[in-house]
Amino acid sequence: MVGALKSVRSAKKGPRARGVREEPGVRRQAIVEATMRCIAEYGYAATTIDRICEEADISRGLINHHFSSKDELIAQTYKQLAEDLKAETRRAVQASEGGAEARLRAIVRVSFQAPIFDERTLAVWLGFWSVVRTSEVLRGMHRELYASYRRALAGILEAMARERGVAIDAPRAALTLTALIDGLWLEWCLDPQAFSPEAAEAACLAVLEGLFR
Amino acid sequence: MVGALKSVRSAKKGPRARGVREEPGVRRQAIVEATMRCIAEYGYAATTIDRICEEADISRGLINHHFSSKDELIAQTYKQLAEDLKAETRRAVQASEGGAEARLRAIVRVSFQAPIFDERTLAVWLGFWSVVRTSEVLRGMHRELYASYRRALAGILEAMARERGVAIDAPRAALTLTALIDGLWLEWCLDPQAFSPEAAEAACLAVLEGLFR
DNA sequence: AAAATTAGGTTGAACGTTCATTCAATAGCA
DNA sequence: TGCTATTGAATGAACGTTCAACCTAATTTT
Repeated sequence: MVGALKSVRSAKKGPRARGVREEPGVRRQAIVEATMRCIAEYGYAATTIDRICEEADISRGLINHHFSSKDELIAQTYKQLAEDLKAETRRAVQASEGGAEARLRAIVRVSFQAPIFDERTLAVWLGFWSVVRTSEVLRGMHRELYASYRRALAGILEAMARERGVAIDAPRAALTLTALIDGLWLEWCLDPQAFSPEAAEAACLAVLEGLFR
Repeated sequence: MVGALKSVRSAKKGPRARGVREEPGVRRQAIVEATMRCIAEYGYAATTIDRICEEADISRGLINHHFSSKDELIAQTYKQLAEDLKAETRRAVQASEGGAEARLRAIVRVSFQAPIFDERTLAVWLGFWSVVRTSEVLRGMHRELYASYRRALAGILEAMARERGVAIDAPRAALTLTALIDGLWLEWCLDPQAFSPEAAEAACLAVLEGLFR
């Protein structure tokens, strides 16, 4: 869950439990979430194994017990965040009532509201962008994610055009919307005082409206 | 110059000249450009002092003679690239003939043409984004750059609105355009096969047109 | 004009630190 | 008695930085 990013630094220190059986995968999940918090807090470059261990309150050796390497942990973390964002968006779409236009408006709304439109969440997402270019694995996941996102968006845009009885270039419109959202995420993350979430959403909705005229 | 990024790996190896007097600052410039090439080629994380030295064909110690630290070198490199992008855009605007609309179209055009819209150039720019969040110095430069860019854009948008005799929300329109351009840079850089430069420019021009209706 | 001196660019080995990874040892659960 | 989770010290590689020594051009002295 993206919400788990909300800085829940564990307070209790001291000796840790050894050999305690937990639900399978919960430790993995905890490590992944600690990794996200580290990237959000210190940036990607300063996200070391030591820091992740401290954040997750585990010993150094445990990470390589649950993950074959740091690269794999990073890849899993990216995958998790991508799935979180996708799930959050899907949830918003399914909760919307009305036609294609309502679904599109729901997508725009969820993109500029917590937990997605949150400085820490976007910082992690942004931190991964520069790594996507150099990591084979991450690049593959990224392309698949964005391709499917644009495809889904184009489908809804096409449906909205039918609703309104106008013709649009759906692929181009989908490209426009994804780029605009990414750009607003980026710029707000790098300077949250430059504009408000409301302004970002309004700008996005204005462009959406402009696409159908 | 941004164009210097075009991978001009020096071929000649062997012993290097010692103590040769050169124009002041040319070595600094060469190191900065080598840094850009490294970020473009290997990514920000893999841009080490050793690699920069190899790329610039100098010894390891020389960097700390021209720059007080790696951080300063990185900051200088960011500054250089930011100035290059700004200068390239300004050039395009000044070369344009006509009114505010022509100037805006020139800005859009130059944003999606070489040397700016180039995989290596954008990779460096993208590589810096995640660092901007964690470096005090870079963050300051970034905010100043984007604030002035949006301000200038809003001015031209206002002028174009006057030309057409319509009223627009110029600050919001400027925010929209910068975010859209950044988003298209980002997405094309991470997946150049997702869409063509022409499609990106067309999408941007369509949004520009939509802002005035 | 020749020689000596100064100044600053350049080198590469050395240093201390930090990093990811490995592994023998340990603890609890089945 | 296994089996798996967990620890923490050890390892070696890679990192940024420092520094004494070197080299050449420019400047000053003789």
